[in-house]
Amino acid sequence: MYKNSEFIDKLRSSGLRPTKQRLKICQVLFNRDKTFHFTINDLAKTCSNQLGEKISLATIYNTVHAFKIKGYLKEISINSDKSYFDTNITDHHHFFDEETNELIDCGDDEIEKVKILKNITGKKINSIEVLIKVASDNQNQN
Amino acid sequence: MYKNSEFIDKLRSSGLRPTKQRLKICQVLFNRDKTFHFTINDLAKTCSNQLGEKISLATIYNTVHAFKIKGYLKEISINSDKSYFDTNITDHHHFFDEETNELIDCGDDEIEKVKILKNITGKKINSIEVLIKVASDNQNQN
DNA sequence: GTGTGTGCAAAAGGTTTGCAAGAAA
DNA sequence: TTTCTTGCAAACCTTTTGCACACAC
Repeated sequence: MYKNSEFIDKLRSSGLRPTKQRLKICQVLFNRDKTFHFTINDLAKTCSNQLGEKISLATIYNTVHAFKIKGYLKEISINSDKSYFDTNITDHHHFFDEETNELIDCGDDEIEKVKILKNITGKKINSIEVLIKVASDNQNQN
Repeated sequence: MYKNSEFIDKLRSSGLRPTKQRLKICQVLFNRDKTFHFTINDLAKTCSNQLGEKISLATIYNTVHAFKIKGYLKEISINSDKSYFDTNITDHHHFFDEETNELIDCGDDEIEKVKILKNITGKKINSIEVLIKVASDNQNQN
């Protein structure tokens, strides 16, 4: 359970003014036990419901983008439908349920560390992401 | 070097009528030595250039979607900007150059097989995709 | 001739942007 | 008072859809 003052500090230290909207977004994102996987729409709805008034989509996009740059959020590559974000910023991978569109964090117990044998690009590796897509046995894939 | 008659057979055997547009798309996609990574726009431009006349975007989307279902193409999850496709339909992974937006196939020599230790979802694993994002050392990330 | 495919234009998502009004410093 | 932030609406881009016409069989 975080206090608002902690979020105010967090925002200030990132050079972001602690506005009512940003504080609400902080609470929704970070004031929880488990990792939160969300789309922009999920976040907008949750914020607006809890706040009792709408936070503009522009503000949500703006804030999420800022949080991503500051390293408070990770963006996850799943498909081109929409962007998914994750409040778990540690190195980890994901299961993606193609039937429910649900995203599940994958811990060290579930997947062996990925070993790159040769980096043919000659450039620095910024990230290694593994996405494991799952569905029921008898799903009609397309 | 494929002949048009081979593409005609390929299309027919998939229940797709061999139209002028689809044959051109086949040539652009499959009449090459190396794997082709592309977006819908890339494909539309290349086809139109080679054909000397425009193929409608609707037709390109339509055909790419059909080819994906038939298993002639794979879709790759990179980000939500746009969809990327791959003519290499074997199991393999990718390097993605964040500076040039270039996608590079990753062979068995470059990455060790990914081991799933525990499938906590209880569902069937449809695919395991690894995406290795790279950029120059001194790149300004955001 | 029948059924499928094409292409246009319109519509539909998700995301970004410009700008005026409002809030924080 | 200066600067940053918000929110609306419009713009943008990718993708999908409806429908009339054209083509494959």
